[in-house]
Amino acid sequence: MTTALAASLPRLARVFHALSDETRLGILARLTHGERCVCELTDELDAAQSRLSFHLKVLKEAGLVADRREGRWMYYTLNQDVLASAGVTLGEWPTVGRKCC
Amino acid sequence: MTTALAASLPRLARVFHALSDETRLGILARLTHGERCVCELTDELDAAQSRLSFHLKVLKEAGLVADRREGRWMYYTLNQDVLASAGVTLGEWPTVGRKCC
DNA sequence: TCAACGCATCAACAAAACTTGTTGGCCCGT
DNA sequence: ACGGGCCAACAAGTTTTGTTGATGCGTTGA
Repeated sequence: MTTALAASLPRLARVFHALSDETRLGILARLTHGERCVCELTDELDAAQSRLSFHLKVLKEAGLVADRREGRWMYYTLNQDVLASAGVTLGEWPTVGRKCC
Repeated sequence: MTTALAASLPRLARVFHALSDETRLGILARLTHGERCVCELTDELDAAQSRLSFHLKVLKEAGLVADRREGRWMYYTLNQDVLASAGVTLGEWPTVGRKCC
């Protein structure tokens, strides 16, 4: 194995690990349809806020999402570049209605 | 989220989990160049046999590899279909020399 | 200024994953 | 039949992950 690949393995493993949880995949599925704030995700995914906060942190540290503050809301968006660089193409995930905020 | 996606989430999560470990990525990197027996992998990856056996089991249960017995050797091969169905394309991993068997 | 909201973070616990050493089954050569 | 090589599976111990409830900080609106 070349050093180039060896060097990229930790990053690859981190990205795949971020994708290895159903809750996080659910989050990403929502984000494929655009920006979401945490309160929307807690509502749509019916999950506790601290739980989502934890998973969003994992996704952020893997580079899969970016966040943006607006007033008291934190908005999260998908980072397709990192997904693509890991060779991952998120499938055709259908549109999901937004219920909140 | 549609039921179709919801139903595929566990399988997707399993595949990504199988990809979330450096040792397993190392194994897959070897297998992109063709069939390998466990003894070759232990040699190339400098890992204990029981450790590889464990990781190969994870990969197998996720459907990412298939095994074939030949005499006392077990040969493992990559299953690109499952990778593709998860939207994953393994990058251009350079050829690695074989040292063993 | 104060109460309510949105969110991150922490502590504590439970559960799952990984490593290492060991055991035993299968297969081969003698 | 017997010894040895290849491998899966098990057990025990450690580390990592995920969940839940509590706490705290910054923001907003009254």
